[in-house]
Amino acid sequence: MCSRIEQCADEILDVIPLIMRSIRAKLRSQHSCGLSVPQLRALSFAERNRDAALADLSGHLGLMPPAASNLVNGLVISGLIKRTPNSSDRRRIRMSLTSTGRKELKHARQIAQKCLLEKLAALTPAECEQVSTVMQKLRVLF
Amino acid sequence: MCSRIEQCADEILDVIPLIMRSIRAKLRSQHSCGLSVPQLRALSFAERNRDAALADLSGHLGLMPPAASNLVNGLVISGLIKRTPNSSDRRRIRMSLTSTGRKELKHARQIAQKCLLEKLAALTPAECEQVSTVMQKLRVLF
DNA sequence: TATTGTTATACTCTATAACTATA
DNA sequence: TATAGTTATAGAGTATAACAATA
Repeated sequence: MCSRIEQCADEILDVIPLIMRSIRAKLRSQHSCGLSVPQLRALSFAERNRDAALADLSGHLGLMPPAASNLVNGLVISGLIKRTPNSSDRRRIRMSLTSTGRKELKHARQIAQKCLLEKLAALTPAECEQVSTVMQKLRVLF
Repeated sequence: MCSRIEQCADEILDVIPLIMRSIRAKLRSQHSCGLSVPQLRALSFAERNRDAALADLSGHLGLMPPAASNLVNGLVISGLIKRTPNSSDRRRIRMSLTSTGRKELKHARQIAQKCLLEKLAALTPAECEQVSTVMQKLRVLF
């Protein structure tokens, strides 16, 4: 019997969707920014990984290729991402942010951050540090 | 300048979707269990709150009433929830789990928990405790 | 033939707006 | 008139399966 770890699992199952919802709602409520969480993450990835291929994004986001393709397609249509064939292997694509994309990404990040900061402001610096530590550990696990 | 708290926000924005995806994928991959995360949460809520009204669920999940209504409707169609009008105020509904619903809930919970346990197994008891503490704090904030 | 990505199809999740039934 | 819930509509997120283009 290992109740601590099971309790921990239950708590994660309870709390994670709550936080997701909060972030999503905030992104949507700011009408100047129409980005969803996956879109925000895709832009973030494209910014950090110059001329990334679709498979890279797909792997990073944990999506099946068609889902990633749709996601990118939406961003291309919105003018936030440029998608060009890779000249050395024309099966691959290369994604890069447009200048609008960069602006929108920055804006969306600020909104998401603001939402989180409002909540986290209630924490003491030590608690905040603890949250940070835990997030880093969880990132490694997932 | 408050970089610790901002870093913390960034980490949350990065890690929370990862965990969500992991749970979702696990629930979907087990073909014996067709529940989504919101469905699992709705069943959980209905189990804990006998004869709950739609507005209660809606509030708990942070959904608009139509979204909650659809969610419940799907569960009723799947035979997991019973939805009856409240006799004292016929505008309200009363939701309760069917016996199938109880079984499915238990099963889905086990699957989700198993997914998390596999990951959390890499943590020491102290780390696990720390994760637990942080989740409890975040639950209060969100 | 194997790989990269897209299209086709089908769900669920979620919102807003308009509606129905009851109080 | 106000409240509880549903229906209508729409768009995003996600999957699997089938396909096209390139290597």
